[in-house]
Amino acid sequence: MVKPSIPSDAPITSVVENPRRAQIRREAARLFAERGFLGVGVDEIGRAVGISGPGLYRHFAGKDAMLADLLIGISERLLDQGRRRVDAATDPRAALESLLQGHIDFALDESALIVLHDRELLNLPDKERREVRSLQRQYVELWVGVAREVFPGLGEEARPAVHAVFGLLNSTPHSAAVGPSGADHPAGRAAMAALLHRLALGALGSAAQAVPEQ
Amino acid sequence: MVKPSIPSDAPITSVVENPRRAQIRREAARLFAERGFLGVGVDEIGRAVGISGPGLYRHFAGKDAMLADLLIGISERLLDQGRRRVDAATDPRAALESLLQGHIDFALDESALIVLHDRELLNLPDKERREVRSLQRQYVELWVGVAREVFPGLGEEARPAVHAVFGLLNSTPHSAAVGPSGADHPAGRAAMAALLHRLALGALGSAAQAVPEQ
DNA sequence: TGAGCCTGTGAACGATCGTTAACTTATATG
DNA sequence: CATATAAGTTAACGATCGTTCACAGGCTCA
Repeated sequence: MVKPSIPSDAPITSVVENPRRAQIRREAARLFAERGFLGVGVDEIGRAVGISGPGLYRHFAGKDAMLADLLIGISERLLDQGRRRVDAATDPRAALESLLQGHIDFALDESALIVLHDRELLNLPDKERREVRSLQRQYVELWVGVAREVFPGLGEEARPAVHAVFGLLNSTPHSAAVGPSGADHPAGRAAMAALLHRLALGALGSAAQAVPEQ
Repeated sequence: MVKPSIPSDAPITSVVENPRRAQIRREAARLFAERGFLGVGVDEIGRAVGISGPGLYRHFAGKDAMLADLLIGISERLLDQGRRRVDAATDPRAALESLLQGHIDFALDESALIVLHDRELLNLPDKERREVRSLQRQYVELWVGVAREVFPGLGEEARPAVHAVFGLLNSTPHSAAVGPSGADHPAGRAAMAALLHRLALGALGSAAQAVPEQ
């Protein structure tokens, strides 16, 4: 007996990942990022992976399930790697640097997912949206804790400052690249990563400056 | 004879603005920001302004025309006020401060339009999308010129840095507010504006620092 | 008063979309 | 070899959506 493949369950639970599922994920992410979740039909996603529209239902429970899979996946990956990086760091400053590098790598290498991550949340069913929001909140709190250690001057402003830094880092997809051949080119990518690193650190440092009484 | 009101033309050309059009614009912006352009039906927009769905076609040529009106309007307002501020400034530093204040006011007071501004561009017809892109590019170049004057250390990185600062400033809608009662409260608003101001200046200043040879 | 818009209505249209159903083929298992 | 399942296909469904149409009341102006 072969193991069943009811698409309703087993989103990421299977130990060895179905290559077709991965392919659908990749193409769906690209299409959703290009034209929006509601702007892409299932027939088009199917065509992108070489099958018909209804054929997708052998791998996902529905179109919503594809989006949920993408958004939950990226939120989990961000939080997991963030926690691992903070745990591995020897001091708060190193933790912040590592968080920055991890997030920048994400923004540069998986720009489609970064776009979806804060643009398509409203197209999720309630249950999945709550789950993604919870993961995002934990990720923000991870950053806020580290930022407060590195910049003791940060008070109530830590959380909105971290949000703003996310906006800065996630702006990469909309941004023109720096360097010789764009963000895809190795040199351009490295220059963009270094620039984002400096921008974010500079912003957080300035946020920590004391502000006169109002 | 009363002046004709064919909705196909005369989007903003009339000297005195039709109050119904303004009402539709306001509610459509709110709904589009909440659930996305494709996630809102014309019947719902009509209900929000107290008329029926097809009744909207007496004021706009179609749903696309509503979005185009909103996006072109905000792009023009940003560019116009930016140019006026730069012209009125006595030195580059004052110009940058004024640009910052203007953009921050926009982000805080018209968060719905800011959201649409970089989320719904892909839902515009080609002609209008090109127009908005052109206005956005001119606005970016205005900032890039001022930023380069204030921070002579900025080279090629000026443009992506400005893009990143826009991402930072425009993140306000997704962000938790700072201060006693949220971004709507006067004190919370002022604190948020001051924080965004410091964050943006800090980021640009750090971008201008020389980076070691790679 | 009467003619002509302006602004609204409800009904109906064609198109598109997500999803389901019925069926086919290939593969791996007992 | 027989059989169950995985993974496709096409056709068809119900719903929704943007838009158009025919019509009606109210306001302005000659």
